[in-house]
Amino acid sequence: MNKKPTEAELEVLQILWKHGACSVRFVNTELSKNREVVYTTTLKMMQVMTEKGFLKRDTSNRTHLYEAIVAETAVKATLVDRMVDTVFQGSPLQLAIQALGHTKAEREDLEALKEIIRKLENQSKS
Amino acid sequence: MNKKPTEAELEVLQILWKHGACSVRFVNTELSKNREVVYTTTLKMMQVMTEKGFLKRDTSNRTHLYEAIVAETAVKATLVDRMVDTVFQGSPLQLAIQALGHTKAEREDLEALKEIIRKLENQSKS
DNA sequence: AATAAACTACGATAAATATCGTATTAAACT
DNA sequence: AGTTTAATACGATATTTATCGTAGTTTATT
Repeated sequence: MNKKPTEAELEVLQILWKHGACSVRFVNTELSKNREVVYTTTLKMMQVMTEKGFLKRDTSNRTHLYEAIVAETAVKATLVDRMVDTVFQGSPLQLAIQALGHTKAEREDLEALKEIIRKLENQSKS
Repeated sequence: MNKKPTEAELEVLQILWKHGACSVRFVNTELSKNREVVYTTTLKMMQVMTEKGFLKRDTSNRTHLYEAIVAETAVKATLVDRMVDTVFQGSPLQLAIQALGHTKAEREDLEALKEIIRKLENQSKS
């Protein structure tokens, strides 16, 4: 993926990742649960996001349907990589440690994390 | 801390955190190692950052010295919290897992991480 | 048919950020 | 003393992002 989405664009992407293809109306309603947004603002943003290559749209019906064409995992990886570079001098572990600093954990997540650590330790032994 | 620094401002902060009080010239030279920046651009940015309350400056000498007055730990925590909220639905562990997905680890970092996990597991037992 | 409702298109503007050029002043050098 | 060097001040502009209003068009309602 080329460019990273802005924070507002990310909000739109999250909705599309969660619900699949959506109308502008639907996305706008979802956004409005958090903050006040005028319909045409959402519309314009989604049009711009389509130009940028984040979304595709189906114009076969009067109500256009938009869908994310950037993968959730890819976008998140890009954002995290960027933060690792700009904030943590290239150390993902420093970011992980920071993130886990003040948190309460859930069991499944902890297991996943331990599995990752096991793999990392095997790498560093080689 | 009130506002989060922009990415360009973060670059300046990193330099000041690392080196303590610096002249504009020094910061500009450091920045120029990565990308092309005109001196007055750096100057202006540091002046703006001072207005925003990120930096303080000592004008007692001709060459002003700027120093960060926001703590590195606080800024990084803010940025990470924000990413956790906007990208990982409030789950720091998901961010940690994402960050560690494709990385090579260093021994000390891994030990620190395991220590954190030990603490988290004790929490979740209670 | 006339009116209202819901949609897209698109330009205008605001707001925040980033960049740079010019003017001015102080220091250092010859 | 005169000239070059190096610094700050500050306005102007570009760029990106976000927001909104108006116009036009299609569909639904009465």
